[in-house]
Amino acid sequence: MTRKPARRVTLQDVAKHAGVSRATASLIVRNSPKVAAKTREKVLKSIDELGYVYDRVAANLRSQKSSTIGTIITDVGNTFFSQFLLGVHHELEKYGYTVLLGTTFDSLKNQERLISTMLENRVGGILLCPVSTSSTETVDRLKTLDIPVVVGIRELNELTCDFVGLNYQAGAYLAVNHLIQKGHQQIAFIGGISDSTTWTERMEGYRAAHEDAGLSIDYSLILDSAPTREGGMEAIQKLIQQDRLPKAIFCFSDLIAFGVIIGLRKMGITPGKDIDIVGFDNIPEAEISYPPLTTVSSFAQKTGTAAASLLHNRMQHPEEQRQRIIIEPELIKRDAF
Amino acid sequence: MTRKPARRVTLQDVAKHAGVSRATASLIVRNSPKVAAKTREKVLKSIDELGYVYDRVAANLRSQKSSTIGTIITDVGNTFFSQFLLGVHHELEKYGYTVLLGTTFDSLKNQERLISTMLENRVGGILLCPVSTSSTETVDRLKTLDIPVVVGIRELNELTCDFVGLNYQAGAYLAVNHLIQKGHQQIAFIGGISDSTTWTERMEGYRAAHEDAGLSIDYSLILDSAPTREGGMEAIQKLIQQDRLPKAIFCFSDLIAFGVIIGLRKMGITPGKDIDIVGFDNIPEAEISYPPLTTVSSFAQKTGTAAASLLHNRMQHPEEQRQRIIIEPELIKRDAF
DNA sequence: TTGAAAGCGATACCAA
DNA sequence: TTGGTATCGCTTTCAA
Repeated sequence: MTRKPARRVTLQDVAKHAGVSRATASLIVRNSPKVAAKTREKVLKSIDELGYVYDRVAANLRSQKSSTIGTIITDVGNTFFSQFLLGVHHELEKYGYTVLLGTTFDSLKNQERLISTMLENRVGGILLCPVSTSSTETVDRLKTLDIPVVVGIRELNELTCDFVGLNYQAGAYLAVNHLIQKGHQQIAFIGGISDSTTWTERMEGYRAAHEDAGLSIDYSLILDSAPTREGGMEAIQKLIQQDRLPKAIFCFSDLIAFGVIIGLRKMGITPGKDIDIVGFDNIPEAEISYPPLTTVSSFAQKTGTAAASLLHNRMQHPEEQRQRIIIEPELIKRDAF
Repeated sequence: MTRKPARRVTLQDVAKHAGVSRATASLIVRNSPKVAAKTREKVLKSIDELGYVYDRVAANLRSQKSSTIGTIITDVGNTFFSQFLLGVHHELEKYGYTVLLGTTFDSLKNQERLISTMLENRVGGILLCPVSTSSTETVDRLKTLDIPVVVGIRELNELTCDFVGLNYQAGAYLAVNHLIQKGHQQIAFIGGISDSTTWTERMEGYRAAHEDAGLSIDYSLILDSAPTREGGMEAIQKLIQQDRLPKAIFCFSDLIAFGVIIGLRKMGITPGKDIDIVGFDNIPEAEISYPPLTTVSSFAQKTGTAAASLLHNRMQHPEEQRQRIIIEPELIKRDAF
């Protein structure tokens, strides 16, 4: 896991080559104004000639600073998270941070390991999208850490730190209400891990939409699953086998919706014609899928940008009051071609 | 861009607390076997009580090693690259490396800056997916670097280092030949940056397929573009405006294909019915798009895994002969629903 | 098996 | 403005 490169050209070498002291050379690489133009030029020339590469690691060690940010997400292969990451990158780049990336694949063990890795690597801050099974231990650990942390997407109970997330309840309400307005009275809720807050909040929106419309909920139409396409496919097949398939389905995420679409098709049912489906997230695929997927936009990229910006802000002002940014979702209606 | 955290608990503190020397404590955190079980236990207890966090950065500085890998890709928002990154992550994780991520957005300036950043951060190796305009300067710079580099996806002329890529020519041949077999004689080639090797190689496959079928090429049907959905959309609209739209289109990438599909639809043309389209990459979206996209699989994730594995190998054996891994593509036929 | 001292490559601080 | 010296937190080397 490690490797020994050849000897680096050090600032010492540069200083010697230019005939100045190490301290002076250091000032120059840091763009300090208090150094004579002539000296600077001399040193810059030496840097160039020797092919000197600044050692940020050594500098950070000495100055007790950090220019890297640990970003922990669930899965780069999931478009929602890659869009989120895109936003994070765009924002952090502005401030000159470098991103150390970790992916948990929704495993608590991986999450704990990654947090350790980030700390061992002296990151200046952590952007954490917690796994669905995050325990209070994770929370306690983060609490005792003296490092800025911003939690994204999934909130951790009892953890009072900055948070950026989505109003899942409002999103679910929009989606389910849309189906109700289309005349549906029986609406399934498919997918997602039911003991995560991202699920319970959607459930609350699902419930509220039913209540406001004076409809009762058929709990046999609510099936959770792994938050993947495969999970969605399996869940819908179970529903079909039990012969309880309704005419409308609200899916936990677009990914789940695609699984549902594939599952339906496998069973000879035509999604979009026989059945109305609404997703959640508005990942780019939703725009070109068939049938075109009506969904709730969770603005993944924007969420990433907000989270990164919040982290940066927290790093500058550790004492400011914690913030909680909730992005409001939007219903994206897509009609059949 | 930096921040000063509170004082860290050091190995020194641990040693003092446990009543041993720093050196002994160091041996223990590195799992050295040559330390008495009793001493180890004592120290581990102190570590726990003090909440000690290993400082990998300081350790790497001292031992002249590195446990991070710089990964430079074009765009996380592009599914091809996020799949590639997924493969890279899966593989590097096995060996305990941490990934420092950089995205160029296909800008040479960003690429140069990111390479510098990676070097300044003492990465143990670099995985570079070069931008399309990579100059010989980039090549020269990499050559003089005494650090393992694996180039991915797009090969750099004159650079003799490990490379992992795809047989674009064979892929393009598969795609174009498929269209020819379906009876088309006029096939457009849309999208991509025409002075990149990834384009010229596809062009070569396009040409070869025509030649083998005894067809001549209509060069007015070849339009390059930015390698994005927007690029594809603009290119196809140009073709339509010039009234030169053929019945078959080979697209540089799936992303381009989706742009083309959207562009066609905007102009009132129904892709899949009026026109045959073939993409390139087989990104996950292709499976659920409408019309279902026939495409050439470039096995993005597998390519990432291979690249990461090659880099690891190179770091272990710097003197081994360079390798060139070319993944063979596959035609994925998808029929209309 | 353990400990003392030097050093990785930079910055901080103070004196000149 | 420049230079000398201590130091960041760890590993290495050598002696005990």
